[in-house]
Amino acid sequence: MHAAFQNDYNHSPLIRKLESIFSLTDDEQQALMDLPMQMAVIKADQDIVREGDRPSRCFAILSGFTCTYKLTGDGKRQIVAYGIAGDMPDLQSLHLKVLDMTITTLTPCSIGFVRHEDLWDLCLRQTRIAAAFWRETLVEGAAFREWVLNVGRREAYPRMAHILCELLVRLRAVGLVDNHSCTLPITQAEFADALGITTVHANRVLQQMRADDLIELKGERLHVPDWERLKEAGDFHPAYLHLVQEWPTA
Amino acid sequence: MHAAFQNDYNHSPLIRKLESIFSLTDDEQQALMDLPMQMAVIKADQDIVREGDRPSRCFAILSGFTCTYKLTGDGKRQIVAYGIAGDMPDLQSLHLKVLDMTITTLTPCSIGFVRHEDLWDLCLRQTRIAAAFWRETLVEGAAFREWVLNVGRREAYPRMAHILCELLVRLRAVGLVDNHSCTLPITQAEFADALGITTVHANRVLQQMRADDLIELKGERLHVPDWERLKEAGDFHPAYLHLVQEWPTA
DNA sequence: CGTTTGGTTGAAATGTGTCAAACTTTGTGG
DNA sequence: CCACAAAGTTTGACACATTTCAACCAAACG
Repeated sequence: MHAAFQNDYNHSPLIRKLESIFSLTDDEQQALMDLPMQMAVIKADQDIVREGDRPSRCFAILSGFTCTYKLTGDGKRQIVAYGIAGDMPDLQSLHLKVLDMTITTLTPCSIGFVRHEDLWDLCLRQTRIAAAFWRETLVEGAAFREWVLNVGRREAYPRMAHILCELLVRLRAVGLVDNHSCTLPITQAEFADALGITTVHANRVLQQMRADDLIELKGERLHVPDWERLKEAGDFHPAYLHLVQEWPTA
Repeated sequence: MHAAFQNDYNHSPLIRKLESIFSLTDDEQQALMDLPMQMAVIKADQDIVREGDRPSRCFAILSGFTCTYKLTGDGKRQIVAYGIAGDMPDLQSLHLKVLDMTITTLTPCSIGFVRHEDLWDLCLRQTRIAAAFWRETLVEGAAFREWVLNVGRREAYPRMAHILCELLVRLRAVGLVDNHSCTLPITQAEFADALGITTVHANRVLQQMRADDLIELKGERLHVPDWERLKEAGDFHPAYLHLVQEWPTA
């Protein structure tokens, strides 16, 4: 495998993401391809960046799952976002010097690091790409708002259903869902931390959802027999994800 | 009062906000002053923009309080942010066509509307201002993350203390706090909706906080006799607000 | 094949919700 | 400026969702 193809392959999750917003010109595509990116493979359960860090670079997730979390003073963890292929969960560090959250790998991840200076350079040269990056951080923000609602105003059961819906829609958008099934390498403890409940309760809710034939979840494999029912159970309306194309009803 | 002064007065909360991040050049100041802004005074309890809207303009809060909220399918409300002077709570509409939240006035507000086209124009001409706006939306996002943590992992009492701390620090940053006191025109029901609890419980928590001499709260007036104790009760660390200057310890 | 990690279970404790009523303050029109 | 309505706050008793703690089981793994 020669360098050019390698390069193309590694930048593709980013390019695919931006393409889903608007069509890139040849110029823009080239600018993205030329963006210096340092590749790394990171094992599971490793912090990529930590709260308090002052990063000099951002990263894109090329494959694998991450989570972004914060801790209370007494050590309780709240996951505030999951990261999947194509995401740039710390894009904010381009503007905010000190990180206010920690990002960890949930699975082995392939990561592309981009230096801030190179990213700034790209943004100044390619205004539409800068706008697209800005937009990305806004979509992230919209998801945070929905999570506040989810954690604040929904009971554990619909809360779990909602987060499963979000994951499915986002995974589908990057081609990681087949026939309403996907790989979900997230433990019950990790779900609990995302929902603001205990592991025990997360377990009970999942069992109930299985009993209700809402999901089939075994190990890392999730299958959704009836998408409409799951959406309804989770009070899920994907508008907040600001995807161009929604999940097809058929 | 002639037009120029009027103009100056109305733009000043915005300019002050940007100045708190970096010093504006004369050119940048002028560009901001020239930004066409349509002023409006809006009564209390009026929606400024609604979920589902496709705004053609953004707005800045020049004075007054707003809240941003979302509803569940069965009508439960979750406030996800408060807006105060200098904030631009729907800046995101510049990039995201359909609004995913509603913004309401809590008090009479004076609002400055700016058309998207004029804002785009400004951003393309003044790159540093565009960056500052982008940064603003990122700080907002950081606050959402903290709210997820607050609602997900803190009990009602520290949760309330935390939100009071946030409001105090932000109000102080725009000069609305005197001697650890401020006007807080937020009802207990509105606090409840921001904390994900019921009005009854919000009331009980506030009473407990008064009994603990953590706050003096009567009508719209809040006084904090011991800032350090309140911060500790709320597990509050203002780093996530990404202000340049923090609350002085003295 | 033992050890670790993740999942499951039960019983008791508790934070918060619910409901319904009364009280207080604020605003307003007569 | 009073009277009344509306909005906001406070109270009590009870219900319930979720936590806590502690143990056990199952699967993954070196």
